[in-house]
Amino acid sequence: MTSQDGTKKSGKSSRGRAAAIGLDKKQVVDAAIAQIDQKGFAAFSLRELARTLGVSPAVIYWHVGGAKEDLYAEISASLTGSLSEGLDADMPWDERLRQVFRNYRTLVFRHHAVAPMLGAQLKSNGVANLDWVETILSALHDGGYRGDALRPAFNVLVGGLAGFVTMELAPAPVSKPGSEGESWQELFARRVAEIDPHLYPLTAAALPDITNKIFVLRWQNGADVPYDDSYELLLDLLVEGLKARAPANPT
Amino acid sequence: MTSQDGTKKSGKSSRGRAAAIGLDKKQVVDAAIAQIDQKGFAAFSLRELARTLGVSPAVIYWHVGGAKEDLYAEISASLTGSLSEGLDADMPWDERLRQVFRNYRTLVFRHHAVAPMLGAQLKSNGVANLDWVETILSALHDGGYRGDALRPAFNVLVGGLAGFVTMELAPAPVSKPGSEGESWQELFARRVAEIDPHLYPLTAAALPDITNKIFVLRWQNGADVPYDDSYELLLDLLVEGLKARAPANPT
DNA sequence: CTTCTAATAGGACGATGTACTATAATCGAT
DNA sequence: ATCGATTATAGTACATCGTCCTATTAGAAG
Repeated sequence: MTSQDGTKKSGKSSRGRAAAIGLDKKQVVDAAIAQIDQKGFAAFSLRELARTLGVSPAVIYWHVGGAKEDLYAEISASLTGSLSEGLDADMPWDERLRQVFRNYRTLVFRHHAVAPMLGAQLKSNGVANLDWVETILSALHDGGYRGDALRPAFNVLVGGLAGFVTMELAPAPVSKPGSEGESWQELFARRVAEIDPHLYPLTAAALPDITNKIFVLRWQNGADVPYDDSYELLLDLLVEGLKARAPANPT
Repeated sequence: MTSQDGTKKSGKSSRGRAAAIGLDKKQVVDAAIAQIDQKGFAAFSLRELARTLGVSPAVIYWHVGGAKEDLYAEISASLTGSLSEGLDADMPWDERLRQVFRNYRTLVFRHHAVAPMLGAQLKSNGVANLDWVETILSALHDGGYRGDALRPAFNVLVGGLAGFVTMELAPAPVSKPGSEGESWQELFARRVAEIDPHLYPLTAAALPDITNKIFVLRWQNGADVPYDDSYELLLDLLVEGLKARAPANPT
């Protein structure tokens, strides 16, 4: 009577014959990711997803738990599931941290349209990401962080780096199709170029180096203008900083 | 015929008599902020805002440029306008940086429901934030950062710190009012408590220190469980790191 | 073949963003 | 003081959306 639970009870024994008719939860989630990749997160709609799948909207409610937010949680879980793959446990802990967070950014960039969801939405099923958490905690542990010192170190890394990526990929406004004069991008670019050197001398002087290349003065996001070296600098500052302040220096 | 432009042409001369009838753009924006503060960002709607103001929905379209996104830009501008206030230019540059970004977090926390908009939305009018940009660039300049070195330093600070706050305040899912068994918070808390020590030894061991206190394993956001010390550590790591790597050490 | 359950269709409801047109209020100039 | 132009507002209409409810079909089990 009610909808399908989170834990699929079939699945294990009679694979390939259990869900016989049509859709699978995985198919729904994958189609949703594809749709967001293509049309953008803001334009994503359950009904259009159903239309694409050639299916009634109610089907999505059946396969995914209850609502749109649950779909988001599934998407988030599906994407962040493979975050700790290809990690060599023999590497030094700081190098492991670097690799994990490089993986994170690479992964999010591969589906950059879902970035606002990953960063600005708390809900997740809290299971798929455990590999990730364990990996980070393990690296910090090897770096000498124990007990109550783990918490701020972990938060600094995840909050700072994942937050950076979230901001880097913040979506630009949708350009109105048949608008009149300027697009928003053009107007913004013009305003930046016209910054008054009297009021903002340093900003004006630095314009050639920063226009459309720093966070506040840009009209394109990281999908078009990635901040590779800035992210690398941030990563380096955090890892080296944590290394220098490690509570107990192991050997 | 068309809507009101961004630059109000009245305003200057006949203050207090110019916009005679009723609403002002400022009033609309302030009411929107109040509404978001109260009901949350996800539940914000133009129509309800109009209802609250006792006014037709079209009025909002008239006062604010064209659409919802323009309202967001106005809100963002209104909030971040006072970001560089109370800054003592005589302080050392690193201390100035600290203060600016402490201000940022304090400000966003004061209207924590708008955080997803500030972090995950690119559009802004690009004028109100110039004070902020100039302040940061100026501090970095005093720290020896010039030319092309300004860009990554600026991005590290803004992306890392503002991104942190964005993630810290990521909204939790709306709790269904008359739901059946558990709320999502309860269910998530239970799942975290039941983490398998065999699969995730470090995570399980650290649970007392990290449950609901680190980014992935929490069911409340920063409005309920703030990450003060983690933010302070991040700020310290970045500022000290930038200080140590300053291209040209002044004095 | 019958029966039970998993999956799906279809439609209804209220709400939303946005646009269009008409009307009221106000101001500036004569 | 009246008149036109401009500013501000109301009212309404449209397509779409998320969600829920009820019926109906497809498949598996007996």
